[in-house]
Amino acid sequence: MKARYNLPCNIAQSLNIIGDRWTLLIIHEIFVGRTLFSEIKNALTGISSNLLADRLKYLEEEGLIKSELYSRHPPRYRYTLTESGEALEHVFNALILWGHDHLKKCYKKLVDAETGKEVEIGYYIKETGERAGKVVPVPVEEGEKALEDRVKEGQ
Amino acid sequence: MKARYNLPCNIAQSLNIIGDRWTLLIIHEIFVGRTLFSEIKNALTGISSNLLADRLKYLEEEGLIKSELYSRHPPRYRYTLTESGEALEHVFNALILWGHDHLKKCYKKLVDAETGKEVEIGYYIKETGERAGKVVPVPVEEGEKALEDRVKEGQ
DNA sequence: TCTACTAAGTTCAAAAAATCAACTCAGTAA
DNA sequence: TTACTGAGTTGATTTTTTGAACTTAGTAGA
Repeated sequence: MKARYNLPCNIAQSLNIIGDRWTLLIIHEIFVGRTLFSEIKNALTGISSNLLADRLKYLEEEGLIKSELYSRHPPRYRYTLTESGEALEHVFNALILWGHDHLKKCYKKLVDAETGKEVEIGYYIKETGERAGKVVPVPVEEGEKALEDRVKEGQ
Repeated sequence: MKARYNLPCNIAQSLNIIGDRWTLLIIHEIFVGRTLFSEIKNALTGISSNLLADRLKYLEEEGLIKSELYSRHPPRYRYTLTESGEALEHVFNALILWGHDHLKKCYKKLVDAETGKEVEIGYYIKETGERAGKVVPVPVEEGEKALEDRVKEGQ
C-alpha cells in the first residue's frame, strides 16, 4: 500500500491505484452490485477483514468508491463506485477477454447484451464514432491535460 | 509469486498470472521493444535484479514470453512476447485510457495511428464486425471452451 | 598482460506487506 | 440472559519485495 511505481507511464500510475493485491477484485465486486462489507468479503474467498478495510479506505481516498453511512452507532457503510470506478469496466472486460482466450481455466465470455453474440475489443474515434485502425499511445503535452479537463467541464 | 486467488472468475485467474507487482510493467516494456534484461531493468526504475529474473522465469513458464539464447557461455537471452503476451495490448490500452481520463498525473493519450485523433474503447461482434451496444460477461459452459479451442485450431 | 568495466544474473539479510486468528462493539433474535 | 451477526481493529506470523554485495564470462583500453 505504500510502495509505488515512480515511472512516467499511465500504466504504472494506474497500477499505483488499482494494482495492489485484491484491489481490482474488490472494485469488481462492487461493480457487480455487492455493496456491503460482508458481501464483498464473502465473495472474495481468502481476503482478510483488515486488508479489505484498508483497501476500501484507500479507494475512497483516491475517489474510486464512495461510502454512504446507512446506520450510525454501529457505523455501517454501503460502498458504491464513483464515475471513476465505473470507468474501470473496460479494464475488467479486457481482462475477461484475455482470460477467455488465453487461460486454461476460464469461466466467462463477453457477449453483446442483445444478441448474445461474442464480442471483442475495438477502438472508435471519439469525435466521429468511426472504427479506428491501429491505435498508438502518444505523449500528452504539458498543460494539454489541464486544458482538456477544463473543456470537459464546459468552462 | 505463490499466493494465488482461488476464485471462479476470469479476472482473478488473469491476475494470478499478470497481477503480481512489476509483472504487467515488465510485459509492457517487452511489448514496446525492450528485449534485453538490462534494457528492461533500466526502464523500470526501482526493480531489483532478482525480482526481474524471477518474473521473467515465471512469465516464460506461463507462456507469455519466450527467451532466445543469443550467447551461450555467459548465457544471454533476448526476451520477446508470445501471442498470448501480445494479446495483453487491449489491457494496456484500457489502462492507458483510464489513466488519461482519471489520473491527475498522466503522460499518454491513445490516438488512431493514421489520423492522430483520440479514440475510446468499444466492442464489436466477432462474427459480423458490427459495433455492439451493451456487453455482459456470461458463463462459459463446461466443455464449451475446449470445443471452441478445437474449432480455432481448425480441427 | 593487467585493469577496468559490462551484462545477466544469484545469494542473502532487512524491510514491507499480507495473512491469520482473536478481539471489540453495537445491535438483533430466541 | 445468552448467542449470534456485521463491520471492523489489533497484533503476531508468514510471505514478498527490496537492496546490496557477489559471480561469471567476456570486452576494451593501455
